[in-house]
Amino acid sequence: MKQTAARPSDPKITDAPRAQKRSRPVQVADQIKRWVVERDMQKGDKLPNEAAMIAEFGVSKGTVREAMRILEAQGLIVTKTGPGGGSAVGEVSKDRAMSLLGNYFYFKDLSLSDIYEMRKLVEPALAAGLAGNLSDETLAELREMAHRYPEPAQTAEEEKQQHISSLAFHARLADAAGNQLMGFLISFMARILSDLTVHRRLYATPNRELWERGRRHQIELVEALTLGDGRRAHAIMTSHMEGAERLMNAQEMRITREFMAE
Amino acid sequence: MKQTAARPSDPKITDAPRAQKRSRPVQVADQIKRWVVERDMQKGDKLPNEAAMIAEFGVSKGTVREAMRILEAQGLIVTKTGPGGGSAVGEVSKDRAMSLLGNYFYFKDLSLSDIYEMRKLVEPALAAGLAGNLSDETLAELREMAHRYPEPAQTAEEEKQQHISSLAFHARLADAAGNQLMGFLISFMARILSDLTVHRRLYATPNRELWERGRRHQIELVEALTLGDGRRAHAIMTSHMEGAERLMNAQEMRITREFMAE
DNA sequence: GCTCATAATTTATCATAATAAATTCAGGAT
DNA sequence: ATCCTGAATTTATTATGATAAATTATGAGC
Repeated sequence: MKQTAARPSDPKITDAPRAQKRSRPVQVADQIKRWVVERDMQKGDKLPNEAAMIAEFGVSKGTVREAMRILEAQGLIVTKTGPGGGSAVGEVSKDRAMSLLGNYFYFKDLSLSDIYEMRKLVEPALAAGLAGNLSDETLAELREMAHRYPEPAQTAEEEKQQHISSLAFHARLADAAGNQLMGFLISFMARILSDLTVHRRLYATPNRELWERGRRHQIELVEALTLGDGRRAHAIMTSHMEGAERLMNAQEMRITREFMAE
Repeated sequence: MKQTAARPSDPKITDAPRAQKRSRPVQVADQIKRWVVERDMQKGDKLPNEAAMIAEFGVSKGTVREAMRILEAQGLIVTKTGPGGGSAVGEVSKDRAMSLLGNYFYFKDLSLSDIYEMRKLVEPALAAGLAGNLSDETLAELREMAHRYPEPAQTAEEEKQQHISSLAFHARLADAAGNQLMGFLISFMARILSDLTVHRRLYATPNRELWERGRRHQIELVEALTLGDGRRAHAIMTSHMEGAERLMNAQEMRITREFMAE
């Protein structure tokens, strides 16, 4: 039965009362989405090839291609050439999702304090929830990350590396979260902060004390996580976030206005 | 000077070391994005028309169209026909952003408890931050929303309407947030919960007491917000979230596995 | 000055053909 | 038998041109 297909003649009637002027590629893309949902298709499952879709939907090649690009841009399909190729369902990757969400905030100029308000709320909760629930491998990994860079940075470039490394620590923690929503949010914030450009004030010396405290926090945090001390993990993370925020403010950092590279 | 343009001959060299096998439409789309950033283009600003882009990038019409579809799918441009038409930069709408992010979680089957863990953390913080900072209009609007539906629902359909209405209350609150990131997150969660299908257990009677408490919470919350009592707003919202979670669990709700209709 | 038909402009869709990329598979060398 | 090479095949990719649809601008008529 299908869905009476998208007859080129009157697509409005076929397509519910809503949406009068959606382009055909969009209609085709939507229909494919519905198709995927109805059949409960999973990550690798293959869609009909180009020729089959042209026949199925009764549209031209160009229209089908545009539809595929739409789905591809959203990260929902991947396409390959060659025998056995064609389009297949693909999970939206975290990177892709972050990039697409980043496009939204591009126009919203998010402030650092917005991000830190959020981090101070969520990161401690994550840490508390993770205490006692991490595998030995993960803990070892975190311990290694925390111990990297035993000395404060000498150059701006070095400082940026340390900054990114520190954020990678948080992203790693986020990946271990049972709560996918929380994990994504934290990774996203880490990503935004990683894209920052360091703008140290000329007269400001690198704040060695703040840096040292931050490093110590990470080490103590891993300890608390290992021991399963949720309350302590929460407290350390709270303190850590406050320190990180001060460090950023001291260096007058600004959020880079750019689209995230997928 | 432009960027030496994407010469059809060797796009790899022009396009940095990374990315060897990105399709031409994707390359064109990326270049347009860069263009927008470099020129700091704003919401209504117009892009060159199809013909100009064909000339500019030295690619075919089909390639340009596919590139436009990619950008359109991401919500970055809007396109119109006719004189004065063409493509223009367009802010990514909140709905679009939610829909795109929803695609990511489609494959992740988020649980209700994940969402409520997050809500319990963030919604009270939002409420506290909003206390005393809302305009009279917004407060009036919220008050109206809180007073709608003075009686418990009789039918499942009615109940669903009340559920959605209640979530709209939270979304409205989120819109008023100074923190865009927090506002988006809360709207997003409300959206997911709105898409739920009500699955009441057959033997379960609608829990009148829980419903009544929820309604009272909203009214008291608006009061606290009006008076600027942040601590009280925080407390009420915490309690409200706990109640809402219990209500959902009591009705055995499940998250609908579908793509959000943007 | 207003209305309405018409023209001009721009994207949207379609159709067709040629090109490029990836995979499979047959055949030959070792 | 196994490994390599290269042709055949499948599939997407790019290109071109023609026609349709939508929108705005123009101007004639009143």
